[in-house]
Amino acid sequence: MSQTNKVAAWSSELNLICEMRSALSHLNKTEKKIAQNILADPEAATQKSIAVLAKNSGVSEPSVNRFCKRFDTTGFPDFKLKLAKAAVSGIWETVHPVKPEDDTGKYTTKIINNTIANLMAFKQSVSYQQIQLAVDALIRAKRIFIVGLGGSSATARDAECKFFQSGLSACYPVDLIMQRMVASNYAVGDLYFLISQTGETKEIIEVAELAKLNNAPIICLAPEISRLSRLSTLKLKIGRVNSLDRLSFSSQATYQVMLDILAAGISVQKNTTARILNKDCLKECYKVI
Amino acid sequence: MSQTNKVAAWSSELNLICEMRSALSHLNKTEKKIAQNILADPEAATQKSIAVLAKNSGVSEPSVNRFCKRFDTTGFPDFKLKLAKAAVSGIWETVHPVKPEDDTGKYTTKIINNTIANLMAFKQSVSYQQIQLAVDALIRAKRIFIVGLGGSSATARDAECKFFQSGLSACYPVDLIMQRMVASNYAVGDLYFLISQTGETKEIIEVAELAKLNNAPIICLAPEISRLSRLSTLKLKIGRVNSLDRLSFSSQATYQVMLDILAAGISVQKNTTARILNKDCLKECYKVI
DNA sequence: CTTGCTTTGTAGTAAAATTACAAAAATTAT
DNA sequence: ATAATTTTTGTAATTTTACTACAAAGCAAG
Repeated sequence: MSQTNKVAAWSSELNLICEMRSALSHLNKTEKKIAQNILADPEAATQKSIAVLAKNSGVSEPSVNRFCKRFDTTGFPDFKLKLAKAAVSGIWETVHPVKPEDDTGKYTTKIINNTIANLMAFKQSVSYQQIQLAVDALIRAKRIFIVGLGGSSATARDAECKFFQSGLSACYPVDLIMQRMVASNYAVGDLYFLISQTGETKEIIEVAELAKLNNAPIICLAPEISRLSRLSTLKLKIGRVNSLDRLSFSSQATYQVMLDILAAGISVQKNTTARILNKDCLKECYKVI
Repeated sequence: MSQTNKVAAWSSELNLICEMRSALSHLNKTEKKIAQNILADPEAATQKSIAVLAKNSGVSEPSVNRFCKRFDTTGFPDFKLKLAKAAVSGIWETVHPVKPEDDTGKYTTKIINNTIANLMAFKQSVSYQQIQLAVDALIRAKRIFIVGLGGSSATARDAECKFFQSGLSACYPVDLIMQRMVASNYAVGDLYFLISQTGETKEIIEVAELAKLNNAPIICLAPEISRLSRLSTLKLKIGRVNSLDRLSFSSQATYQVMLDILAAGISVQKNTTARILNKDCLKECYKVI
């Protein structure tokens, strides 16, 4: 019983096939037999009865039934239903990285699927509270300075456009000297929005440190565990499905979606009743977590 | 019996929900009751037993069973399975506009879902051949000039980074005068890569026209039906689910994924046997379609 | 109005899934 | 090492669910 509850904790809103795969290592002998049998051909499994599936897996029917219930389903039919849903999207294939021998169709679908999978993981891991706080802070800021280097420079530019379109005063200084200037000349009401895929690039850390000297509020779009993240006031973390090589997919699309969300939040909030922020909210917003 | 066969002809590999909807007018009284009951909430229908569904629809159980079989299914459970699949893809078809009264959680999930929907549509509509041709052209080009304005400037910058990382000579001239200069000083081996969300912006059309004067190859990333598209040698069209307001989602993420795909294609192709392009392929690549 | 055809429902049947319980395996304590 | 306890797995019975055969009702044509 205790085990059952513990196992149930794996389940979530994520794709059932992904769940099964990630749970695979935690499963015992009987459960593993069932899981492998299903994963070998999920589509086919949806057509089988519990008796057939049990026989194929070399276990008893109730074992299959118990297996299903551990994955947050009411029973075998419900499990099959969720399995069918998961199988239809074809997203579980994402684990396969792009290989040199892939043809155009292969790598194209792989990259799209990887990106979708990443977005789904993002949907799961995203913190509404953080977004809310970021939106509040962005709206409240008199000036927003955005910095992103290398691959993130495009994202930074994108942020500038989107924030600007939402009616905010956003600026993305292009060169490094300007970035440093901006960071060291903090004035009350300024907000720094720093973007990095690694969160470890020397130059952006420098910018963050300069801003920090003035106790300036910093929002970062970076991996949760990184130096940049540690230096920031508010962290917009982005979960990743799997660490794949750069070829197989880029996390930038997810970053961009985060910017879309912030832009939407800003517009929504500005158009509705002008939210009056109380001190506690602001303190929460600007405090180093 | 004859009726049964005739009705069976409606069925196809298409979405079951679409089938039901289009069949609605051809259905008789009892069938219509069932169909309407299911269509009212397909997702919910997948959770019901045949008894519940029959009762809710005000018909008998065998009627429901017969109804299912008319839609090319082996019976009720199979029908539910296919319905569940259809309902999943249904999520992708229906885009959810962001509304002013949405709270953080609502607009966040909506935007992510919309973006996923767009990517799914993209996956279906994407032409591998076009990608192949684009990759070939990009690899072959001596210099690649990328132009994007406004919201697409970030995408242009992204393209510059990605192509460069793949070992190509890519350049994104930032200001308009530079862009015009670049476009009018075409040399053999140059390639123009133009990005626009609308495909109608005056300034980018101008760039395209300047390039066209020199018979320069132009790849565009723009809506299929647009002036820019018409001026281009090779069109990388991106399908959209639905035209939504700017707030609800941006198509930029999809554009970025397209760039990821091209970058992957370039890397894959360069690392494997150096593909020797024959004249026909090039002609195909550069000819105005 | 009646004959033949189609459609719908009732009742019984078959199949599938679930539960209760007992046997087996594994773990812990003595 | 072995007995006791816990956990896991399977057997058998029960319940639920779906399906089939057949009969009744509705409808159209003669």
